[in-house]
Amino acid sequence: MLDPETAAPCCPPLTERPLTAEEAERTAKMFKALGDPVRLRLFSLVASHEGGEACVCDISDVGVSQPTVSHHLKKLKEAGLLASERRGTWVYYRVEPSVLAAMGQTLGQY
Amino acid sequence: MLDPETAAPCCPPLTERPLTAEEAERTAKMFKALGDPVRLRLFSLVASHEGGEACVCDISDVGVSQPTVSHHLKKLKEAGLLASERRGTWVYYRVEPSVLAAMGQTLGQY
DNA sequence: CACCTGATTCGATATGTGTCAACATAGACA
DNA sequence: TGTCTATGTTGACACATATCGAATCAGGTG
Repeated sequence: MLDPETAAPCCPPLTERPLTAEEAERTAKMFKALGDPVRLRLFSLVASHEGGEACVCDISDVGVSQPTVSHHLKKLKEAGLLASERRGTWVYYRVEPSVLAAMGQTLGQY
Repeated sequence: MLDPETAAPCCPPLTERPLTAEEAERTAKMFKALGDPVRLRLFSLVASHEGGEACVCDISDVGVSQPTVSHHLKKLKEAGLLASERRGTWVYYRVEPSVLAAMGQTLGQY
């Protein structure tokens, strides 16, 4: 999980000035989380799912075992990209809204 | 190096529909390339350098050895994020312009 | 309670990756 | 040609990570 204090307004556009070591460390975590094909598909499945959230059962069909899916979802949570909530039998994941904006800003688009 | 045919118009926004396995494979490569702090700093150093390009000598001060810098620059080239050109003694790197736009589009911003 | 299903954690393994020292290559210049 | 400087490549190593099967946990339901 990312500290909410440090998560929200991270870093300037890559084209504005060189990133400091600390900024690079933080920003790289987000890109790294999306740098795996399975995680990218899982993230896309959640992000594009109706209602903005999906339970694990909805998105488990990406060609790897269920423990592996769980492992990747955990990584996405630790990177601050997804949030999860258990409601009864199922666990629902949704996209952490501020993150896409932060990454977009890092890429220099507003 | 990325095939120019497949590099330019890659993938739809992550929020539009689930990525296919092939789309995820291609897109993940770009994110993965920026998923290392050293590479992110190198990329930012090039992207923010005056004239849009920088020679290796300008950006080598990121706390790792020169071979390691060379290794990371190669990775960024293979991911299609940077292009290089030798002019006399020095090798200049510049940002591949279409890439930031492609990644921005993937994040759902236009 | 027992049982079933969904989801996570654990343990093990194979593969990938970041790093450096040593070496190789490419231009510039004398 | 030889030498100096700037980059790139190789080989080796430690560490991280993606993956799976098995075990475990959490919530229903009977």
